[in-house]
Amino acid sequence: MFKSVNAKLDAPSMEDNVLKMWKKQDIFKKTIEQRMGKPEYVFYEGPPTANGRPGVHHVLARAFKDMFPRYKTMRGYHVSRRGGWDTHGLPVEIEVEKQLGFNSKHQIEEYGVDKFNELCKNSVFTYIQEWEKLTDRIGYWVDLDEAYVTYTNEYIESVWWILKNFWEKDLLFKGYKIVPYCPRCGTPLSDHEVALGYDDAVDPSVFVRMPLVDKPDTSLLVWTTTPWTLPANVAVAAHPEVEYVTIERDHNGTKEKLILAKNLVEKIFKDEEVKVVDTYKGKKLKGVKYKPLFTFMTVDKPAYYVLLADYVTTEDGSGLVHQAPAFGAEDMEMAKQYDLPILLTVQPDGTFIPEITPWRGIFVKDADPLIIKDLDARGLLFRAGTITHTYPFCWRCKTPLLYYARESWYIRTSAKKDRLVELNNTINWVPEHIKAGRFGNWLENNIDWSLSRERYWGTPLPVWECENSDCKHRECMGSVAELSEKVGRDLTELDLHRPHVDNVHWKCVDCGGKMTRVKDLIDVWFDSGSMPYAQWHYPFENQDKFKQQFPADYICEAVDQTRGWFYSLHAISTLLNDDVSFKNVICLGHIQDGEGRKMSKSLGNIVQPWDVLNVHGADALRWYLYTATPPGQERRFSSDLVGDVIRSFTLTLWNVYSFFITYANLDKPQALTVTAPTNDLDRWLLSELNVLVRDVTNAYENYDVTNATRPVEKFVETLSTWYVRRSRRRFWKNDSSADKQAAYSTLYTALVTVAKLIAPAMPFLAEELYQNLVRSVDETAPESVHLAEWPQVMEEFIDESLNRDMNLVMKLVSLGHSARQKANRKVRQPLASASFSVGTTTERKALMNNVDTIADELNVKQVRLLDSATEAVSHTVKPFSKQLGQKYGNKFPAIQKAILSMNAEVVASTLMAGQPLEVTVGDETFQIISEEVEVKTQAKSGFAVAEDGAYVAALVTDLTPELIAEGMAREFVRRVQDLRKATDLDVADRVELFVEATAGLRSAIEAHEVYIKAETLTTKLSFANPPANASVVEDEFEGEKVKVGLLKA
RNA sequence: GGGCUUGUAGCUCAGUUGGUUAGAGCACUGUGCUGAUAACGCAGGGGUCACAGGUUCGAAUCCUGUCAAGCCCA
Repeated sequence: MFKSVNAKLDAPSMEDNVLKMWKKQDIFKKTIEQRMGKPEYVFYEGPPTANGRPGVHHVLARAFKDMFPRYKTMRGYHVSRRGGWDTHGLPVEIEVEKQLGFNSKHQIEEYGVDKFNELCKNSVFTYIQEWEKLTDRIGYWVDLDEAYVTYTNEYIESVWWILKNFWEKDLLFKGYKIVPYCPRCGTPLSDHEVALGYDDAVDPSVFVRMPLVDKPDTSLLVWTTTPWTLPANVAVAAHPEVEYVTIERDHNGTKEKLILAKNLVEKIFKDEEVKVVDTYKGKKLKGVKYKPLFTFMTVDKPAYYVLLADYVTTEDGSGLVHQAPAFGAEDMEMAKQYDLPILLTVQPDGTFIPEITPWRGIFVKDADPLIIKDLDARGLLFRAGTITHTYPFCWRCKTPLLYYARESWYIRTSAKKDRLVELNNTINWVPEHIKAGRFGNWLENNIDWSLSRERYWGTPLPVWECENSDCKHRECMGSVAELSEKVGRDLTELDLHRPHVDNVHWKCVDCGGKMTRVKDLIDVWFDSGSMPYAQWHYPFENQDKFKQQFPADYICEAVDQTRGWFYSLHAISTLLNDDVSFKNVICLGHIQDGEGRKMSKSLGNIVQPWDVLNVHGADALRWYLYTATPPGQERRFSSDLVGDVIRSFTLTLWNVYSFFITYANLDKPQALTVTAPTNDLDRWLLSELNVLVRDVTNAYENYDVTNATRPVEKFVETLSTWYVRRSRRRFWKNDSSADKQAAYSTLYTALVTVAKLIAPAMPFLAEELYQNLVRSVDETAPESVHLAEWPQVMEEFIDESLNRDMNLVMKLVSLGHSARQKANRKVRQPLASASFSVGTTTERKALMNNVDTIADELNVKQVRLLDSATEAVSHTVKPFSKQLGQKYGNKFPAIQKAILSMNAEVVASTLMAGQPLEVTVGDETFQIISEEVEVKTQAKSGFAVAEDGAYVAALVTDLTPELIAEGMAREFVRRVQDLRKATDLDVADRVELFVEATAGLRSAIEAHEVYIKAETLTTKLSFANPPANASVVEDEFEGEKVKVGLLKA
């Protein structure tokens, strides 16, 4: 009836078979098709790039992505899960540059942008087969056949449409951006590239005087490590709250006054005696004018005064920061805020412009000493030295990077800041702190999105500009049709990438000049953030599809995407249609190695997913990722940690499953559905099972992965170590009683339900269990567990008090074992009685309802309550600090002391009689009730005792000859069972026994012959020398000797 | 420099609105049990709850500061 099950599980090969079955029966497609017309559950795949190999961190994200579509499918939703690939951008270009041995943009231009981009396009899917293979193997169901690809013309056209929309709303504009720039390579560097090139550098450390306009004998003392930026100086920044001083000192025989931060005086002047003539807050300096150091450039706006900025520190320098907006991001921000002029004194190749006459054409770093000399000659230099600090260099050519103002296109996201924040507040973030924290903060401090990139392989910015520098008329194209109309020919076949699109021109409507596309591409994050629209070529096609699939119910990526994809999705949908693009998001922490270090090539500690998959399988890997830590946390990862999952969870479940199959195939139980359970164990298990279904379902609904998985582990453990252990005999019984049927149907229900509950998390094991448990007996059942319905909570089965009672029973049994151990009485030796003390009346009842279970577990003849009336007991009392503390506050310590100083027996008897206890402290009297004091009962003597809190187990350990004989019979059974096992008999095989034993043991065996024969499935037991062909064991215990021979009957 | 997160046993993690004796699993040791089990039960060792202050009758928990780690930004 059921397929027989190997008790040993080979997870990888089991999973392989499941994969084959899914493929053969096209299950994934069916999970989508069979839910057609059902409510839509929308999942967006954040597109990965396939020009690199997938690693463990991709498995992490994909495992979490996979869970909810599977869950929602089982809940009856239609979940199409379209894959996607991110195909543009610098990483692709860099790979191609490496291939070609290039290290600069010049080389690309010389080589030909068309050929270069062709190579980029071809390299985009270098590793797609590895991606597909891994995706398949880990059971991530995503539609890769229909995946959207960001480099297609359709995708780009949708992106253009969005940009045009922004253009029309005046949200797309041109401005300056400070970028880390390599003057040799002639290109700005990405943050990632900058991070590659930090190194120690020795730079000038220069203090200069900037004399005040109104008081020429007083100067601002200003510090810089980049003297070459001084000709571009337009202002000086002071911190509003920092204390500044004016000091007086001797200088070449005269007195001079200098202004600087108070707590830097000592550092700068060291032993020199200076006189502080004034002290004030930085904000007093606001607007103070100074004479410019250089006047090469004319300024068209107010400049050369002190402004206030919070980022000024007094760690280094003088507390007065020189502002050159063209060469510092913070400076540029201040320039925007104060409307300062921006002096571009340096050319893209890193040399001074002609206007800087003394140093024209000189590389700025080489000009540093010359500038210092010039300042010194004019008496403006206060001090020049050097400083060693970390500074970024170009990772390709080691040239020191300049921070440099470049023209750049922006999206005016700051205009919609409030809306970005408001809409974010409607999104469910997991973990929750990201919403107001990392992401919310980022939105609160929103700055305009720097959109353009001076590169080759990406979505071109669809803005055309008149080449006539007096005209500069600009137009933004929102579709291919619009562009075609402009030029008067059909451009449908045009490749929208560079350089082809750059060759499209038309006549300027204003001046008749030539309209040419600006050279920039757009940020790849704009590509991926456009996917809700662009994946459908919206609005040019699929308007209904878009409406149906927007916004996403669920997305999931790692935490580094807060500023990446999460932001680009959110910003674009907010600006475009004033809506969120996702409702729920899980934000994953990063993966570290087994020691908690981050995985990196240089450390050589990268774990390859295949190494884990081939050994432990995908389910164990997935389960580990779900259960190890909450999703937002970093998680340690190693093959061994995944292996623990197999041992602690998978095998436990598998063994219960194989136990069920083994006996069910022997017994062929009639019905497998549960109706109204009568057996307490069954009732309890079904109660726990439905609590589990309830809790796991709630967790899934709340995107709480940890609580959707961990409780299943706990349940399976209890199922194995309590339910099955306690029920074993019910399965062994040689009949087909109703009780046995009930045991089968209960265990069956538990296993099938667990299979469904783990289906989203462990899709393979769930399928394996389901196919055998369900499909092999019911051909009408859904073809796959992933097509099955999610289990319903059957509230009528939930009985919380029953669950509490069983917990108590386990607790008392545990105490009983503990007492046994203390008395050094092994469990095979029956004892006369176990007595217990429990806390409440309900618990007393629960104990009495379960005396049989407890007696059996502890191997005692009698189970009862310790009774103060009949037993020799004593009591101790312990005031509950929580109750008393909350009630009496700071009087609690005195009350506690008073209670403890009273006679414990008196206190106990008063409280147990339900009387309030009168406690006097000083001249106050308090009425203490029984709920406020724990009363512990203890056995005085004649018992082996174990206790925990209010719970006490006391065993009578005296042995009678009858008890000893029974113990010996059990010892004997144990030997026979071992022999059966060693002889490799089947569980149901009958045997014949031949026994030689010393007198005491022999009489014990004779006395318990019926029991022994039943336990060991013995048809005939004779006291005789075993025949030659029998399996034989000899042993000695309790001073008796035995020789047993066994033959299969 | 700023923001966010984390810090509890050798390891992986729990720890409810503050309650006096801080838990579980793994690993280790001892012992017991077992015809589903690669298991399981009981016991033991192992903790200045990162550190320092503060609030409180009482702090792993609340507040302030410090340190360390990770991520993002500058």
